[in-house]
Amino acid sequence: MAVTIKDVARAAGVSASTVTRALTAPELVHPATRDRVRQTAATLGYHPNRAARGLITGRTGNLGLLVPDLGNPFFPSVVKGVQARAHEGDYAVFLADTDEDTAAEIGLVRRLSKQVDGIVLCSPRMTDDELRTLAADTPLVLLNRRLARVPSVIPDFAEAMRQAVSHLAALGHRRIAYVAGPRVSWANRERVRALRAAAGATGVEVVEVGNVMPQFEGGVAAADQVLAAGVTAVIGYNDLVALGLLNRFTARGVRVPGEISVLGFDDIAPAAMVHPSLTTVALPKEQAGRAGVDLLLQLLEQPDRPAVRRELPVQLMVRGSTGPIPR
Amino acid sequence: MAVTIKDVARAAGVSASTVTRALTAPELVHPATRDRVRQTAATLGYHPNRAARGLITGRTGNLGLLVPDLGNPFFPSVVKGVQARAHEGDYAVFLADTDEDTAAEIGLVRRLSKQVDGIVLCSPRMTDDELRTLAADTPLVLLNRRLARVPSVIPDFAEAMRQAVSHLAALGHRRIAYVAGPRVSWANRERVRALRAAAGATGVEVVEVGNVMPQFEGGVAAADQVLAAGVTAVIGYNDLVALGLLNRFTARGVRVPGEISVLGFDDIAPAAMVHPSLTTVALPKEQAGRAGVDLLLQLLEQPDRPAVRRELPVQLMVRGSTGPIPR
DNA sequence: TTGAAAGCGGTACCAA
DNA sequence: TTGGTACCGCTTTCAA
Repeated sequence: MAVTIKDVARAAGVSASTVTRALTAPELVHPATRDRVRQTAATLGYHPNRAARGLITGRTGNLGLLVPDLGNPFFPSVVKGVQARAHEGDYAVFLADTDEDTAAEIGLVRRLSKQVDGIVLCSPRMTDDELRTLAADTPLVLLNRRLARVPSVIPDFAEAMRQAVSHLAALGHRRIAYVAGPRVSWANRERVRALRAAAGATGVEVVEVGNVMPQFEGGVAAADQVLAAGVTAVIGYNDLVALGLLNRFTARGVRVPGEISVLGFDDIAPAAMVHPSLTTVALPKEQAGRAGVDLLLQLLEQPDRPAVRRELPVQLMVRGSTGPIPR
Repeated sequence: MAVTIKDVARAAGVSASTVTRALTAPELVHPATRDRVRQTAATLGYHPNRAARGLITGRTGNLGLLVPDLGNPFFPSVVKGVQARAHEGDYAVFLADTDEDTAAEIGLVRRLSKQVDGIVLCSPRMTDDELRTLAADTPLVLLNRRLARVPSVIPDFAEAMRQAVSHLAALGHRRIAYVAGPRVSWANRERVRALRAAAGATGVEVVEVGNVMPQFEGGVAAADQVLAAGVTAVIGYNDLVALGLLNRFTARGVRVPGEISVLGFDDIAPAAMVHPSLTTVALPKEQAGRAGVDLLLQLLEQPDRPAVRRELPVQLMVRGSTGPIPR
């Protein structure tokens, strides 16, 4: 059986209340008592039961984290950031993978909400209304999704697209394709919008292909349509899609970037592992995770503060998959 | 404020005890009462607070999961398996990434143990003694690690190496390199042992290079030593290392498999994304996660049953990175 | 078949 | 500065 506060109290010859104080409000107890209690607790290997504590304080010391698909390396990076920051604040993390399933998402939030102080929702697929309903019950922070009156962390999509399109335009491309991700993805809609703006500003023509799943296979499936569209460059919804395009082009003997340039988003690890390596716009991942926890902890401290929206910087990583237009 | 059992009791005109029974032991309450209570609970959106329940039942309904590095796609796959099986059993999962840090590993187990019913330890780096100490306090299941009297799930390493070496031998390779992973990795020691056995049986000579970190960069770093060793094939500790080798070979203009064959372990997603694609021995990942939870739940049911050890099958995936010896 | 009361491991408040 | 007591939300006797 685990050692409880009573065991410590008995061993130290004090009451349970004093043990609590010695551990959580040291200034309220006599130094000698405090030291004795702490010493005893350490010897016995006492660690307070957070669940029991949470019952009365209303704080569990746990955070929830939902991601759509751990199979996409983007999300493990976010998870790492969340974990790192959470542990610094002495929080533990409940993680759930929703498998891109909206219903599962809602159920998991409900399920988790009792056991955690707040939840970081990464790239949620549910509707704005559903989100708002949940946010009314549980402290929520959104990653890669914007919603009025809910704290959120988002990459600077507009800037990301500007960098991508400017790069291609500078290489001489005038007609490019965009392989779209899931229609329910807020990030996809944002990217489309930003792309149109950036393309308009640079006089580049855009052909949309898709929608596809935000996975390698989605890119593979879209590749032939892209080739048929008569473009000299293609931007994938994310790196996985771009890697799928790259793979299919190579398999068909289409030279990259000799005949077509390929560009992705995210900068996941495999982007640097392939040959040619993938030019991509690096989105903050660990950093976004950390920022999400920051906002959540703020929200827990001051529930009534107006919701903060944090926009994080992005950076184009020029690698081997983009080059001058074929001539 | 969340709805509690009292709210339901009041709304349904019964006592809290009856609500509990209606929900957890339906046969003990009158069908009419049961239905009314359940209906009320549903309307109010009542979900029992698992922490409070755990306080009295000793069961939290939570499982812990520790992995060394979510950045290696192998582990997210395992996580998916664990989650899937856990949710089927109505358990939630606490995940922690230890960043390959032994001290963090131990601390996290201690930290988690109060909040969960049991812990799945994936590829733990700590020593046998440390493991055994923890296992005495907390129900533990090991993945990719074997330890007497502790339930464990491991891939059939011996068979994996046999398949790998036989494949290379059949292609004519007689002198191959092995790029070793971390010295503290049990899996690495097992692979070395299995490799020696398999090599001895087939008359293949093995050169060991390393140890390196089990990452892409480790493979990149080892590649030149491998070339200098005068071998015609190389087996990486895992796919990330093999991908690093592949990348560096390609960058140096060394043709794969024309001049050297490359083989990995794990079958992570990026192995199929590169060109040439990576020949690898597929280890069970989701399946291992599921099996781990199975064993843990068994252990919770029958704590005194002798520890089960489950060995899972493996399969060589022949792809583009291995071929006949150069001539 | 149901309700009252006790208690799981803590913390917070009040009184001493 | 300390101890006693009530209570967080829930389950489990025990009696009715």
